[in-house]
Amino acid sequence: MNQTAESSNTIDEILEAAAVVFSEKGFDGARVDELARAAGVNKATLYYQIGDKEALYHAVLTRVIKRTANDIEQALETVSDCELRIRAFVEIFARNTGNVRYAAPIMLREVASGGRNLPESAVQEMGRVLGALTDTLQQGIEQGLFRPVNAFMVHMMIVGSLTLYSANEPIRHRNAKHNPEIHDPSHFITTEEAGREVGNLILAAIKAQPQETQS
Amino acid sequence: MNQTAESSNTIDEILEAAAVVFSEKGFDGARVDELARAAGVNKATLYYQIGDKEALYHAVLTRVIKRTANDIEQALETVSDCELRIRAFVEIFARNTGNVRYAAPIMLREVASGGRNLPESAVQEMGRVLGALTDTLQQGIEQGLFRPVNAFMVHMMIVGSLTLYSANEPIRHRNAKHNPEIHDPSHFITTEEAGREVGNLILAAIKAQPQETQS
Amino acid sequence: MNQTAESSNTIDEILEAAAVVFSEKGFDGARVDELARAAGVNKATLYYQIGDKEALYHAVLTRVIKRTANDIEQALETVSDCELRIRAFVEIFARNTGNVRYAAPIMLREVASGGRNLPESAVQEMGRVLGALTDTLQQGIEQGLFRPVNAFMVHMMIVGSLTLYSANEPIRHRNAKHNPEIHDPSHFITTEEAGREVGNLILAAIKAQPQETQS
Amino acid sequence: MNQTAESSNTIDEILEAAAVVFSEKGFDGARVDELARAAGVNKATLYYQIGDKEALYHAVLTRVIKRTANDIEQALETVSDCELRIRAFVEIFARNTGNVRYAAPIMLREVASGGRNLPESAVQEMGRVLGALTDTLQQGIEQGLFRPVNAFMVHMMIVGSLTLYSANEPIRHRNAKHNPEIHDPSHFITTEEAGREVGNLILAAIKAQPQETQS
DNA sequence: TATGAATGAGTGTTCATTCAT
DNA sequence: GATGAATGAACACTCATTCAT
Repeated sequence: MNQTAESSNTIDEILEAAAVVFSEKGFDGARVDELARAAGVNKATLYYQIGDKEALYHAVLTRVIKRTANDIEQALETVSDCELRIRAFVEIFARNTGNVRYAAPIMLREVASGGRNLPESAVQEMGRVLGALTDTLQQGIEQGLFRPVNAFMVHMMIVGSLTLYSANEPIRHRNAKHNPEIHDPSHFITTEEAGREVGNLILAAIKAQPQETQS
Repeated sequence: MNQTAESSNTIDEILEAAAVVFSEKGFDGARVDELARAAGVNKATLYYQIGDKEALYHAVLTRVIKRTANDIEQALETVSDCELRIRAFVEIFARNTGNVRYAAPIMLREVASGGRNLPESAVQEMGRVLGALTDTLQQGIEQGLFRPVNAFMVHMMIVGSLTLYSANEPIRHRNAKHNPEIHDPSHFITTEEAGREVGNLILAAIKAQPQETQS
Repeated sequence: MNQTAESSNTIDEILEAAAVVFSEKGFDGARVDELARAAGVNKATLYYQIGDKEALYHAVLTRVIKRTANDIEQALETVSDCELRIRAFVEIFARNTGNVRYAAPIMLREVASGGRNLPESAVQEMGRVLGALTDTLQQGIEQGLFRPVNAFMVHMMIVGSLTLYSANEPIRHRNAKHNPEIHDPSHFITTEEAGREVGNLILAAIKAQPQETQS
Repeated sequence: MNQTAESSNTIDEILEAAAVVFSEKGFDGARVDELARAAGVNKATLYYQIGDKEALYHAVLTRVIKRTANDIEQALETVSDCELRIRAFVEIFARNTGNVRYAAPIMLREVASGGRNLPESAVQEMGRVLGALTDTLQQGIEQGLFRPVNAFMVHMMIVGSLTLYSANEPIRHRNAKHNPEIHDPSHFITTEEAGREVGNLILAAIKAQPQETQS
């Protein structure tokens, strides 16, 4: 009966498993055998259901990006205050990046490769995310709440710091293991906590100084 | 006679060429044939001179990181003012990332892979970079110049934003070509200019508000 | 009700479609998917109805050979004059080869493969065809109408020339397209017309010279 | 020293071995592993020296055709009498087909496939063979030695009969083994002897009747 | 009877590495 | 020291066949 639900579930499981493998090994490092094994299906089934390695990667990539874009857009829908919108943006992005373990590595590799495998649709999706932030910043500037800042650079700071922090995790832990004497707890907050830090820093950076009126 | 100089020169040329290829294709995507061709040497010569693919990659990676660490340490040597030190840090990092085209993609991929190929020596090198920033921030905080901030997160914001911005370039240009109607010049500043923006934003974020007359 | 008629019809359609595919691609070049698609049935249905690829090929091959053998035997039944029998033989063979497009390629490939897939029954069938010609020639020789010739070689000449000519068609047309300046209309007669030419040549070759008695 | 001679020898050995395998199995039936094993080289070496399966097949095909064309042209160079030229043509073709075991199956399969893999150069080569015969026939007709015949059909008869006879061999032997009671020695002459038979038959078919005292 | 889905066993091709010179 | 040639071990992908429904 629920053939559709069932099979889209199968495909979804394949994509979920593939996302993990691709995030760990990258496109070229991932083996199709491994992708199939991780998904618990026969290699030929993978080809039958989705197509070749590239098609699988495209599907994974699009899915990751679309999910983040959707979450952010949805979260911002009900918030109108500019500062809260910024906080919401950073919070959702951080939560997504923290929870969906594979998102950050996949995105970093994709950027590193010059977006070689980035389908146009995915770029559009990313544009939605950027647009949400840019619009909010613009609005805040017009309302005199924010200083005039380069919105794109603010975007880079939020996305770059949180993606890097999240993907960094294995290196940080390895480092802590090798150099336990210099263990710094601030290196081991969750990505969500990191999001709050970043949110605070970004707002401190962009908020107009109220004291300007103090004479 | 100057055999040594000559061959170290050759080795340097090989590493430089290999860095470009690795940055474009990643470790798994790069082909040894291609690496040899790019370096203008026979494949077997490459093995004779440097060793296998992994050894070549390690050499490239260490070289990239060491160069950045050296440049930053050197630049900070003569600066003592905390704010100027922050500016110098960001500026040097941005200049390096902007000029050495292959640095950002290589670092992003390395982080994405969980530092799988990061030799301990390289991690130490990165620690030096982080240490330089952390110390400066700590000092500024103690001097009442900076608010108490999470130094590691500030580091992530600087490094993340600039690395991402630099590596982003091909995607930004592709996007501009496909959607010329929404061309935004702020997406196309140089990495050095981006560094200044980031420097300003970071300082705005961390500087203590002098007028807050804490009584 | 007419289940049998219907399914034998279906099987016949499958065999007809498969013959075309096999003639174009050969046994190893044909894909079961393609054979099923060409027949308009599901792949699993094909297995259910006929069996595996080899069984399908056997069925196709036997059918092709049997048809030719039947046609020739039937045509010769009512002809007793030796010369006319030779003409009938060539004519029927040419007509069959010309009309049943897939016959020639299938036979050529089968011969080329050393008859690897030729079932004994099919060989017997071919023996009937050869026998019909051989008997006629023998009879003609005994009647002083034909010179004593190697019957098998005459058979090769008839079958070889017409099969080759028919299967040749795509090459001839391609050649004509690439070298239109040397277009020779004698390369583009129908296989039936070719049969008449071959019939004339063969008879000229084997007929006893009546003038031997002149002197 | 004789690097060239040596390596062209290696390639030649590969081509010779591949010709045998392709003639037995056809393009699709031949396995690259098998081709390499037959040539006594590693599979990767085969790719290094020649290229992929298709390139190998092209090389084999061109070589086979060129050899026959060369032999025939060379043999006809010194013969001017029309009848002798016809005999020479048939004899050389038969000898080639008989000695070079793989030639006939390869050609039959190629024709069967519609010349799908026949490079233009090979078609030209075949044109030379056909041209040699056609010119001789035309000349003989003009000299009143031959009846006006369809030269292309004569060509088909010669080439078709001998190719078929040669490729037929396994089937004939198998048949003889299964039906020893009807063993006919005329089925087991050499291809060269078959060539003489065909030569006689063809000449008998095309020679003008001298006694027809055309007044 | 019919079929979408699944799969074990290949299949052509590539690759990092080594060797002979 | 340098290089054309060689190769074992993968690798992405396909195919004939079967299975569950």
